[in-house]
Amino acid sequence: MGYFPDATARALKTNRSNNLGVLFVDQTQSGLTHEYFSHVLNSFKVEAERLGFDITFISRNIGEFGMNYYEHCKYRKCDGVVIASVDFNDPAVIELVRSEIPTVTIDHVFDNRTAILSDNVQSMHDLVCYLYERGHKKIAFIHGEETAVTKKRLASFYKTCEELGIDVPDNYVKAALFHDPKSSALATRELLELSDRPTCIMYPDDFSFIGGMNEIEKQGLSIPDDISVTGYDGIYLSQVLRPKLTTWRQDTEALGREAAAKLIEAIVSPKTFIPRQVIVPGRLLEGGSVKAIDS
Amino acid sequence: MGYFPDATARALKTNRSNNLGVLFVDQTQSGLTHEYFSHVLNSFKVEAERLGFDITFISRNIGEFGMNYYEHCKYRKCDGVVIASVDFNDPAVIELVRSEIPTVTIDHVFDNRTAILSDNVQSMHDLVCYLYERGHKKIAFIHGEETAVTKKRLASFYKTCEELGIDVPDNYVKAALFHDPKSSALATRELLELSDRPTCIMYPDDFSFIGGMNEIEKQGLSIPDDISVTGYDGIYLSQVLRPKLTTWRQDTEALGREAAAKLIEAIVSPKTFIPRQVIVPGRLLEGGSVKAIDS
DNA sequence: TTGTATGCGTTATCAT
DNA sequence: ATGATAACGCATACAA
Repeated sequence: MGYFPDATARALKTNRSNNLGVLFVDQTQSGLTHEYFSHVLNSFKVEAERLGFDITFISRNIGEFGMNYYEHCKYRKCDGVVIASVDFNDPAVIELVRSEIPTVTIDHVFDNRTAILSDNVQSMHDLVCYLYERGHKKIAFIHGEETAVTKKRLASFYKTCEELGIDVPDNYVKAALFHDPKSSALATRELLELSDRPTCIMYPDDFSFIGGMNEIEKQGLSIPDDISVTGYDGIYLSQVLRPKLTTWRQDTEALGREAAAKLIEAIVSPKTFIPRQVIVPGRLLEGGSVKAIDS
Repeated sequence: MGYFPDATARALKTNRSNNLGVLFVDQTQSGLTHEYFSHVLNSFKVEAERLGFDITFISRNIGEFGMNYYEHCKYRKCDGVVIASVDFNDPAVIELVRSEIPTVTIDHVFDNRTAILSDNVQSMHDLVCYLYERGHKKIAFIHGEETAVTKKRLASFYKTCEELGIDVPDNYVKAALFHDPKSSALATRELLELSDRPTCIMYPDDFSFIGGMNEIEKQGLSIPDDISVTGYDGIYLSQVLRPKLTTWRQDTEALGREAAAKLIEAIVSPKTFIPRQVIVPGRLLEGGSVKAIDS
């Protein structure tokens, strides 16, 4: 054809924009600076572009009109949206997921919608078993906010401990926030002040662990001689610390790629597409932050 | 008005999309996972959204048609484009910059176009002076690839050394790559093998320094007792290492915000807008990676 | 097969 | 002022 394509005119005509929305917002407006999510997003972007789709960020209150997420997607005629790192209880998010726009969520399952999930059950099982094999029976767990991810990890933590005959006192389980070193520092202090101190602390993620690390150092303790620790995510940072952090590597590349592939499949084959949940395996990354102890 | 706005129809009619293009590509397809740039981009995104603009990623080869950057922008009717972390010698980039589409570049200046620049001259001056004050006179510099940024840093490095009466042997200056621990590791090894070894090594960025750190450890040397080091960027990682890395903090928040503000100003006020270069100051972040030595 | 007219949703223009 | 209408660029449906 002898003309230069114009996406707006084409979208107007066909009702297809070849544009995917990306809803990546966390509380602190730092979605993109979150290493785990920026890796997932990068992978999503690469795969989407390979399949001929552009990417637009979705947010609320764009310009003159105050729009919610769903309206913003309609405004931009997004063919589909990937949702991650948001408050999944937000009514605006739920409205979007329940709408006619295809969505894929990451790390959260909505009824009968497609979700890409990191294996939060297997991960906690493997980590706890790893600790148990090294003689740890007093294991504390600092978890993130009450999300679906946290619920799965907590359940898997308790279940695995039970299977191994490990007793978990209530005060060994502390609530903190994901990606927030401060709250993990606080929880760490409380754990260290216990009369019957744990021999190992599991953190909600590698980034949060930094808060715990600082607290542990401040108390004059050393890792792993005085206390063992594990992280979660396997971000670059975790492998650069000394000692290296023993953690769980989430396959961010696969998470993003799968999300893009499934979303686009839902868009181009709406009739044959079956919503499903894809579980992406990860693997334990052994560092030097867990000491083998005599039991 | 009684209808729901449709961006495609509006853009078709007005030739304004309220959409900004983002061209962020590095060699390794890892634009978003680059901590420095992901922070700049996040800040850009926040400011753009505040001013009512959406963001779309620009890349080549979208879908069926093979488009270059300029064509992709036209295809999406981007009102303007921010360009960073690319090969600024790429003809496709130059074509875009020379086009009628308003652009803002980060860390590179094109003739008579707007650019947002981190202060690469001041930074090297301050870092070298800091080292000099601590007795260092044998300072090696591992620099990134031959970009405008590198040229400025190199010139400032040589100039400051000259002013301070520091002699810089040619083999104290090594070429490596930005954001690439491997090449910095190699350069580090070469420096450590010199008969007249430097007392301090300056790295192209904090991330690359990790490669150097591993090499230094491998040789059984310790930082800062056996050798001092400085980084560049001031990413989170640098402040979590032990010892903390002495580095230069680039104000990513301001860089992104300024880029969005200037780009949007160029779009909404094309008649009164004057292209200019904005220099964003940074600051030295003192860590513990530089030892004071007797001279 | 090749060509031509219609309409997608919006805004701008023009007539009232 | 207010309201009807054409045009933006493309795809599609229909006519030749």
